[in-house]
Amino acid sequence: MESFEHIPKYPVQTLAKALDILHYLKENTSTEGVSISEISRALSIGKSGVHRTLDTLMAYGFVEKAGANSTSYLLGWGLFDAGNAVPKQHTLNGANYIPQLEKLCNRFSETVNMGVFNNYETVIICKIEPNIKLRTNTQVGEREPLYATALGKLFLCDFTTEELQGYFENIEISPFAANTITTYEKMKAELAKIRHQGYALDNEEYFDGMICFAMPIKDFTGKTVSGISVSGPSRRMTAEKLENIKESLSTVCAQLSSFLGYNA
Amino acid sequence: MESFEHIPKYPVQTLAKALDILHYLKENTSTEGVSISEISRALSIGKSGVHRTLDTLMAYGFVEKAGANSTSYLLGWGLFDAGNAVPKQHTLNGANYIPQLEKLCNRFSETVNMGVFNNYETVIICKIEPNIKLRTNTQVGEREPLYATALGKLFLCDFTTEELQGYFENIEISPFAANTITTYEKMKAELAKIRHQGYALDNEEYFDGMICFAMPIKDFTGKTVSGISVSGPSRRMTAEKLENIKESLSTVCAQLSSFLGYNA
DNA sequence: CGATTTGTTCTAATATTTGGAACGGCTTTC
DNA sequence: GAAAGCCGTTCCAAATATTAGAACAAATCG
Repeated sequence: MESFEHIPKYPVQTLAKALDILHYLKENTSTEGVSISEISRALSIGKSGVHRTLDTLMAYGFVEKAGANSTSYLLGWGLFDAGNAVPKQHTLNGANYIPQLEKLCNRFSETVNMGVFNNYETVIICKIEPNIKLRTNTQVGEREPLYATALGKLFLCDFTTEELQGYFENIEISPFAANTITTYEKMKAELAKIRHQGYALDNEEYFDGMICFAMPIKDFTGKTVSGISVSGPSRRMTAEKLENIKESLSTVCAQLSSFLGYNA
Repeated sequence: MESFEHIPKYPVQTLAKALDILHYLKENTSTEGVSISEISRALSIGKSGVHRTLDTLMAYGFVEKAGANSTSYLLGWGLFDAGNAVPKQHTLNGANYIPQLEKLCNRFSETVNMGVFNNYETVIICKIEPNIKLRTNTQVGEREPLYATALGKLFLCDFTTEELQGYFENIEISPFAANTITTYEKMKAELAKIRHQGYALDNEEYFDGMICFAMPIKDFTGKTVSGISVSGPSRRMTAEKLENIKESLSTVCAQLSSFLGYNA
């Protein structure tokens, strides 16, 4: 499974280290920042190297000192800035389709998500939330595993048998919720069903008590490049409601697919 | 003016080049991507180096090929992902204060922006828009010059005379709109006025026909770390409305400032 | 107050990046 | 239809930049 992830033939090791540091910083959730020594230990990079790398990243605003007199580092607003430029360069950029997504959200009073496939995960690129207290808690920019979500399973439908097998061999599987599909065999059957139905259902596979309905957006090659999902607590997601969601979603997804050159 | 921008003492040149490439890619606005040769020419980096760097960046999802068979590159969703992790690490993260900002937006039916100071520019970290056709067109993640906006002038208020002078010497000044302040002398007077008033007004200084009202959020050191602005077309921004905005904003900003430990 | 641990700086040894050249594929041009 | 040009990719040896480790002062901890 060579396409499982992109492995550069001639990696720039210095850059790779910097990106590892950036990734490590990203995992940090506090506002206190991370110290040079901690990074050095965690990634087995010499202190001086970490220091110089952070210094350079700081010059570009990709990291910042955690405070005026702090020696710890946080991700910087320059990175935020750069990240926000990404959607503008992609045809599927979410922001363009906010009206349609809002309409869906308003009609069903449930959270609407739009996600793209990237590096064998789903990246949420747009989210519209209803004004209801109880709601799903995904966030824009968040990554979700393919195997545990409705959107993700849509992307898995494009995998060949070998790719799917490779995926299950390389990924660490966690049972997020009651019905998470954790084996290759079960997923194979599930995907066959999804391909036949034309939609995917996450029936308490990612969050307990949460159901998510998703349909694919395909480009001119027929590849599923994105998808839209509607998710909510299972007691609100009745069979009738799901049927209505299916109708609405299929219209919107067909629209966007044809916009990308897809011929049904 | 040594603090004008951070210049690393021991730069990691390889990393700096990669970040330059990333920056160049960011400037691209099309969905077609940028070719290796173009980058090589624009930044005077050898083709092979650009190639290897992009390969490494691609492994981390920071860049992507523009299409299945394309040899051009775009910013990747991995960068989007990383960028969206930034606000979570900052106390001032906008997302936390959406309710307050929405209230402001609803009350005045104008765009509300929240921005932070970063690398001598303003970065918009949160934006709430009213459902009105005519509205300002800033975007989240966008950078704005300090000298031409209400939020920016708030940050300039913290500059010493030397720093302000250095700023005007190092920055390229463009007259964005009719009333853009383009000279050090005029800005000095303007800042004195702002410090006295406690708020900043952008009276058609950034976009013609647009007025923006902003107030500062300060941390425990008294430094202006962020600000909130309300902006709209000048004919809607009457004196009376501005007075009301001032009242509302001062309440919210005082709240957030005290949350950061500021004692008025 | 001593003992760690921190960030920072320096240096020499090393391993890395670098740019140029070469190759094949593709498009453009004559 | 041939040739010239430009593209991305690969390879190599020369040269440069990175590295690890030690040394230092400052801060933190017990």
